[in-house]
Amino acid sequence: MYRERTVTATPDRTRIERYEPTQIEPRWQARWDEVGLHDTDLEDTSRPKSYILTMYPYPSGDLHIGHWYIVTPTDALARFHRMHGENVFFPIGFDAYGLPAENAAIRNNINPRDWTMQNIEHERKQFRSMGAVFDWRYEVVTCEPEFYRWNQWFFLRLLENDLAYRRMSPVDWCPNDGTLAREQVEGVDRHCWRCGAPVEKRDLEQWYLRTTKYADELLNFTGLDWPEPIKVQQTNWIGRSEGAEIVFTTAADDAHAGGEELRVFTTRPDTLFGATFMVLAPEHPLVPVLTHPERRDEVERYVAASARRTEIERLSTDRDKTGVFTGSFAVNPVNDERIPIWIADYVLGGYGTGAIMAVPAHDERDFEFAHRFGLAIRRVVAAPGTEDEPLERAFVSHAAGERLINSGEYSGLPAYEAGRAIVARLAERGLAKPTVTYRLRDWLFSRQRYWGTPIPVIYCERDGIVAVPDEDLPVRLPDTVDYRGRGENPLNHDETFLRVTCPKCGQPARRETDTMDTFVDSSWYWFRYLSPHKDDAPIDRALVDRWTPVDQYTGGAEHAVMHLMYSRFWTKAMRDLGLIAEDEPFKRLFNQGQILGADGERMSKSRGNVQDPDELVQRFGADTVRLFLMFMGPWDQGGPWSPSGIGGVHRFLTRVWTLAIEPHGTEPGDPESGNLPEGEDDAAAAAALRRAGHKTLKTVTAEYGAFKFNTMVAHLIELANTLMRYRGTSAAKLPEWDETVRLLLLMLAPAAPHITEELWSRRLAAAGAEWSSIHSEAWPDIDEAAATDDVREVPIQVNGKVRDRVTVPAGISEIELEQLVLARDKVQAALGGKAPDRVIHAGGGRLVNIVIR
RNA sequence: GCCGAGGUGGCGGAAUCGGUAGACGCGCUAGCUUCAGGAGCUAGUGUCCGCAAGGGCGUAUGGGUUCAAAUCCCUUCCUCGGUACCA
Repeated sequence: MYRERTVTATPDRTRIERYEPTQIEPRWQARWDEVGLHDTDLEDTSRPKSYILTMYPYPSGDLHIGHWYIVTPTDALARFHRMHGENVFFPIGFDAYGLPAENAAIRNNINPRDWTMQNIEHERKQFRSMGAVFDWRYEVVTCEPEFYRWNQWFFLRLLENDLAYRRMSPVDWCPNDGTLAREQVEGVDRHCWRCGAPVEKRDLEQWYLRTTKYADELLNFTGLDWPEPIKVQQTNWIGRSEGAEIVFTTAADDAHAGGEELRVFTTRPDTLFGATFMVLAPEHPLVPVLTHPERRDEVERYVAASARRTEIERLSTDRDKTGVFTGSFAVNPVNDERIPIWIADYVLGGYGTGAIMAVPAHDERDFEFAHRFGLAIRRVVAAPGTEDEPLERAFVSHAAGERLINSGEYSGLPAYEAGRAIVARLAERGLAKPTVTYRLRDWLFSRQRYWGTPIPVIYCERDGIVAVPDEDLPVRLPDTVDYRGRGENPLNHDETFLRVTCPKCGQPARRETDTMDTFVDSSWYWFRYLSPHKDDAPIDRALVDRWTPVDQYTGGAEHAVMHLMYSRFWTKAMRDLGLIAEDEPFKRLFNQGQILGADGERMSKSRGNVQDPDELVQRFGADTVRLFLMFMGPWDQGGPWSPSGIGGVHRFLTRVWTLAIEPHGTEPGDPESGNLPEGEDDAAAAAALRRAGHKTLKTVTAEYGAFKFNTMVAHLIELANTLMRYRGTSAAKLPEWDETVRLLLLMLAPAAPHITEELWSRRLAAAGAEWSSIHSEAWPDIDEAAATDDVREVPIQVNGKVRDRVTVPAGISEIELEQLVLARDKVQAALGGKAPDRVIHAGGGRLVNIVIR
């Protein structure tokens, strides 16, 4: 069908058909759709499966170049796997719930759903222009009832299994965005991750998911090929620490009877004799009880102030510790000593027991506090001989060789051993137990927002919290909403939504108006891709068993502790619900870098630093844009956007075009064009072409596998340049030329799918063969023999400096090489008449270094 | 402060199981070519001295190990990301 367009061999460049990507690309995209080239048959078990996943986008309106940067190399990878005979599934969808839709809706008085769906439609078109192998039949859109009903279904299962619960708790509250997860509060000044407003505290009844139940399991990354920094971040986030809980008792005084238990968590039970005071978090429940009447005013003032401690000045209070004495005392269980009880905001209510024993001699924070308020400091751990040295700061070490002092019967014991002994002894009296504590908190799951999945519960005056029965799912989010001004959840005013009858007693009841955190959607969406329209279950067990876990996941590192941890939690919970067999969602993870605006800031419409890919596609074609994004630099690095250099990549594709279309043309601008290189005949040229082709194939194959797309493109450019050198010469008529061009097209196909398909179709047509897609071709086999050089250049160093180079046959022996090297004039000159002291043959003959004194 | 990543030409970057520093591309310079296009081709391009041949110096900084260091070890400085008193 293209034969008549093929221009016959002629040295006249003017007749060469130009490379016109804007004509070629849409035509092939339509053709691929027509023949179903990108359809994945999930039931096909004749080939090994490969599930390749990239983080689905939030439909904010426009895909910017950053989206292309994420998707393009992943698409190339999917195609690379496909060419290796794997049954590749590479789906896409939209993370459609979220605040920007709601904010846009409030501002422009339109429905969040309309806003979202319009954006999705636009972004679908943009994705299609990229030529990615997405199978759109498996698209998932999370704001559709067919998806979110299963969020509700999962929630009910979690509720039944005590993995979801409701609790009154102080939550981080943003005046614009409502409740925030702990992870959504950023920075020292505690601002909202989305709008940047200062975050306050509020007490609300909230839904939680019990992520902490899986804390230990989440620390285990066995079998996961994930970047080390992500594993480190998750490990730190979970923050497991081993220690002991120790029970102190409050002492009686003139104002109260005492005898309350005061539990503390410590990782240093060996320092128990050094506890000279206690500190409670301001929100600790015993604070009102323990506050002595004479100190009530001061304590209440402090508690109130720390509840407000979200203001900017907290930055400065970070430096200087604050606190107040309650007037009460506690008794140290190990020595019955009476020590004062203070409250201070450096002790956190939400961690451990919300109370600590303060050991200023061996804890920096306690030391600082004791110093500030003139409290006692007693050293109880020291290396032998240093017992009497004054402490200028806390001595936190407890290395081997250091022993307890001032610790009664335990004095003299090694610190670690003593700690265990103390806990064991107290445990006999029920006053201590070994304990593990985590920084990880349960997942605050509810949001006081409209645009999310409704939480499927009902509040009944008689029956309390009642789950919506499965058969009543989905609880639909009403389409028409009335915002009445600003951010407050409009569901609170929607009578038709609110009013229900209790499923248990049939009496009037009220619906939950909180919706789910939108991270719920991304916690299991890759399961749903396999059966997006299944209406009797969230997943298709057989397909899930066959296709998951995901073989390769790609996405940004900013999701290290949110999405990537919730997904692991969800997978484990699903396993425990008996829904799936596996433990982990993503076998292999790669974090690509982030493309910033030219100003080095995050790309955003409001900053006006967004690069629109459509514009570039219009000018250079999708293939050029794809290739340029891969060529820019290492994929995990990202960086500020700059289009300078895109012309070079476009030039490369134009050369590929010229090579394939017009192999016998010559360059009028180059007097050497059309002649073989000096001293080469056809046989030598043929060998050189094969060598270049197969060497490149070997390198490029490895580079695809290692995500080194930038050097992969560089090597393809190099090969094209080599071919260019032989264009118009007698070598271009040889079968080796043809084979090398073929290799170039096949290697380039995953990265630049349109131009390669076009040129491939012309080759087939020229050969009188029927069309079949280049993307259905097998990845070529490497001819190792052809890829090997028969000569090599050896640099010769004298005392580590390169003084000469010599070209030798590949199989030369060290003795021969050494003789040859020493006979060189330049080498003799560099030796200056001295005899070599040593001659080093390095790297299997890659280099010779002659050492003289 | 702590955790993580990183510092290489005018620019993006290559080379890191120690072994030719600067692949490939951009930009720049010169030449060629011309259905003057946002074209194409060839050559040059780390830096200093030199007409050249050739040589000196060079991978943030200072030291060390080695025949040999961008690469390994130690010091200091800087940039980016994460985190914020977690007992």
